[in-house]
Formats: sequence, C-alpha cells, structure tokens
Amino acid sequence: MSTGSHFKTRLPEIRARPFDRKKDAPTQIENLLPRGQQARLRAIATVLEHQRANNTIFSEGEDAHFVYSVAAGAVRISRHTESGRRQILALMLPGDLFGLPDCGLYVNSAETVSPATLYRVPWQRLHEVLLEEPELQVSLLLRLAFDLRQAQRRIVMLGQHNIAQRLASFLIELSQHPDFYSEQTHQLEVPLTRSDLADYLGTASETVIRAFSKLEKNGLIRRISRAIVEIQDLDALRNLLQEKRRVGRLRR
Amino acid sequence: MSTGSHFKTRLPEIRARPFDRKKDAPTQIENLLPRGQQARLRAIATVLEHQRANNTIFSEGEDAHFVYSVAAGAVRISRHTESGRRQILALMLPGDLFGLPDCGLYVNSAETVSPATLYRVPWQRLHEVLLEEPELQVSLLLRLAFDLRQAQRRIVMLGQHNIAQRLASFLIELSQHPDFYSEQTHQLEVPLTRSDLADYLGTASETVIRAFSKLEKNGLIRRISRAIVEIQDLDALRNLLQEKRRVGRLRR
DNA sequence: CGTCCTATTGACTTTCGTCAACCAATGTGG
DNA sequence: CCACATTGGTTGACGAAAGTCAATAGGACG
Repeated sequence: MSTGSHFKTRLPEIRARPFDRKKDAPTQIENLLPRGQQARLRAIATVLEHQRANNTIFSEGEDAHFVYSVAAGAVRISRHTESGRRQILALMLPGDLFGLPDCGLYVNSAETVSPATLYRVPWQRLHEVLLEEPELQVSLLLRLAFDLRQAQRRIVMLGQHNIAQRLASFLIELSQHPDFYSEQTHQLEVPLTRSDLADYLGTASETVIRAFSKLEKNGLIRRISRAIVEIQDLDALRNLLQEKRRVGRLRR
Repeated sequence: MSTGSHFKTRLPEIRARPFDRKKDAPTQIENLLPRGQQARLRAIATVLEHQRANNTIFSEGEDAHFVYSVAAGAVRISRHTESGRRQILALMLPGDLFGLPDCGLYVNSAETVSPATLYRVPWQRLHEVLLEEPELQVSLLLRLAFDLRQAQRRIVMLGQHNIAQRLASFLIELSQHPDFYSEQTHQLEVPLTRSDLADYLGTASETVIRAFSKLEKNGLIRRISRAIVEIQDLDALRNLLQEKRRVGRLRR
C-alpha cells in the first residue's frame, strides 16, 4: 500500500512498564481471571501504553510470544485476503483478551484503533500457570466459547443483513459498552474511522456513510461529529433488524 | 414456514444403540480425544443412526443435555434471525464435534443434512470426566480454538468475497475431505441442497445456481447430478479467490 | 403415471461497489 | 500566522452484482 519511498519518521509511541498496583485497576484483569489468581498474573504482566492509533501490536504469521488484554481504548483484529482486501474480525474493547497463538503463530493481525492501554502476558508463563491451575483453564475455555459465539453472531450479520442493518447491529452492540455510551446524553463514541468500519461490516466506506445518512434521515441517530453519534431511537434500531434484507419488488 | 395444516406423518427415523466395538470404528472419536481416554467415553456414548435428512437433532434455546460427534453423514448448524431468515453457521462432517452448551442451553440448531450416524455423549458425564482429566480439557480447548478459526475464515468469506468466490471456497474446503471427494474421479459430493447452500453462503438459492452455472461455463467444474460435481480445475478455483470482488467500472 | 420437491432459467429491480470530485479538519514547515 | 499537504468524510453518478418473482424442467417416489 505505501510507496516505501517516504517513511514517517515518527516512532510508534509506546511506553512499557510493569504492573503497578496503585495505577492499574485490578478490575480490568477480572474478566479474564477469577479472583485469587490475579496476583500471579499481575506479577508477569507488562503494561503497554500506546499513545496513538494505528500502532501494530502484532501481524499475522509472526511468532506468538504474548497474549494481550485491553485495559483502555480499542484494538482491531484483522485478516487479509489473497486479493489484498482486509476484513476486521473483531473489535477488542476494555476487558477483552486476544493474541492466542495457533501452532505458535499469530493467525490474525492486531492494531490500535485509538490510543490504548494493554496488558501483555508472556504466553510461555501463562501456559505454565494454566497447567498448574485447572480453574484458569476453565476460564480460558469459557473465554474461547464466548469468542466463538461472538464470531457466529457476526456470521449471521454478514450473511443475512443489509448494510444499514449491519451498521445498526454494530451501534447497538457498542452501545452496550459503558466505556463508549452514555445513558444520560445518549451519545455513543465510535472509535473507528469510516473505512475501518467498512472493513468491519464487509462493505465500502462510502456505503457505510450512506447507511449513516439513511439512519439519520429516518431519525434513528444523529451525527454529532466524526466519532460521536447520538442514539435517538434505540428501539427503532432494534426493529430494523427484524425487517427483511430487501424491500421486495413492487407488485403490479 | 409450513402451513401447519398437513403434517408429514412419518416419524423421524432414528435408531439408538450403545457403542459397539465391532461395528463402530474407534478412529471416529479420535479427533475429539487422545488415545487412552477413548475407552471411557465409548462406555458412555450412544450411537444414533439418523435414517434421513432434515431430522432435528436439537434446536436453539433447548436445554442442552448432550454433546455430539459425527461418525458418518453431515449435520448443519444453524441460527435464525429475528426476520425469520436462516444462516447456516457450519457444516459438521465426520470427526467434528458439536452441541457444546452455553449456560445450559443450545444456542444453535442442528439438523441432519443427509442420513447420518452420530455419537451422543451426556454432557453431565463428559463434564465429570473433564474435571478429572486435564488433558481432555486441553483437547476440548484446542477444538474450540479450531472452531473459532474456522468461524473467522467464514467471516472473511462473507465479508470480502462475491458469491462465485464463496461457492468456490466452499467447494475447495469440501474437497479437502476424503469422505466427499475422490482424487481419482475428481468427483465431489455436495451433501447440501441448493437452498441449504444458499443459507450457508449468505445468499439466495437462485444466486447459488447462477454461480454454479458460471463456474461450469468457465470450465472450472461440471455438474454431474444434483449432488455430484466434477472438479475440473482446482487451481483455477483457487485463483478465483485472488480476484477482486467486483470487476469495476469500465474506464472511458 | 401423477405428485411433490428441487433445480434451473428469465425478467426485472434494488442494493451496493467503484470512480470521481469536493469538503473539512488537522498538521507541518516556512 | 499562513500556505500547503495530508487525511478522512461526504455526495453524486453510474453500472455490476445480487435478490425477488415467476414460470418451467427434471427427478424421486409412491
């Protein structure tokens, strides 16, 4: 994609430091692990503070040494097709876990989508701990099962819904997350650019924009700024998913 | 879908019997479990012989008491949208495992797609065994990880490929399975009807048929019968996946 | 040999992808 | 501070892909 002749000289701005009990909320690791085992992991976790969006965390095909958990911000998990297109498989939000290796390699790529704070755990160490603690294994199993169900929901969305429905589905899902939605103001922060969103929904950025326009014209949402959307009628968004994919031909 | 006024009176023809060492190949359970623990599971497994296609194995929302493994035939795992459409999430072929519960319930439906032989294991018993045998847990974890990667491949397919590419992708994948593809005759058995295939690929049955016609016209495949397709040019099928989703507008 | 179900093809329409032009925000170097 | 470049967002035009309706063909099976 890039010409290769002019590199941005700015480095990816990341700061790494060990886990700090005073600065880092223990609740962030809670989703991943049951109480009581957290201390062991904190000791081996490093905190990475990515200062900007579009930092690469890892790329598909690389040796997988670390597993990550999101503390703040958002990370996109993506895969590239042989035709050079990109599909965003999932958006990792605070509390989510990613980077599990397959045969020692990462099968997907991960990049920040906004400034983000991550916990990084060496896979080797985690693996050792897993063997000693069957309960941890169960947690991991549940986590995988959750990811699988999530992936299945996306299959349904991509297979059966039109673009406006897919966008509605995304907005609804994101609005479940308190970090991105305020119940008071009804304002939702969309941490993706239009073209990231397009790759997430399996379409083109222009089509995403037209879907936004359509929802706005029908009074379901209102675009406040690039990244802020006011949800005006959540129920109507939900009802949209009940509709057919296509209006059908007018009968004569 | 059905009118409800005329029920088929024929019962779903299933025969159940305990696992029989002489009739049932032990290799079938091997994918699921490492050697040495197989015997324990055989003792608690029941063999179900579904005589016909479209038998319901379980439906989404039901209490989940059993986990299943396919010995012969094929099973479709599906989910229904609120708009009444159906998406087939996965096709379970010999060696595959399905029916893991989520909070005690099945989240998907499962039906036979052809006559099929299944191994049925009570979840309760399996769960007990899992607790005693951490190695079994690891097998299950690997299995889930595999299913997740499979689901991610389908997300890419649905999000980035046109219908001909999706069909090609399906044919290629099925041709990996010796039970359905003969290297000698290059004949592939497609165990799905066109409309099942449509629900699998996220499209309409007419569109599937047109994709078949297109591949045949271009000499990549040849339709022998409803369910038999001769793969004439596997490489060309693979190359199809490298192409862009759409040809693009003619430049003036 | 009719009946039922699936497959196929044609006609028509909607949805969506692509190209192109333009706007808005932001950042950078002079 | 301003000219300028860069990036991302938006809109319009156009055509290709795909969904829907309808009619027909083709097997399987009683």
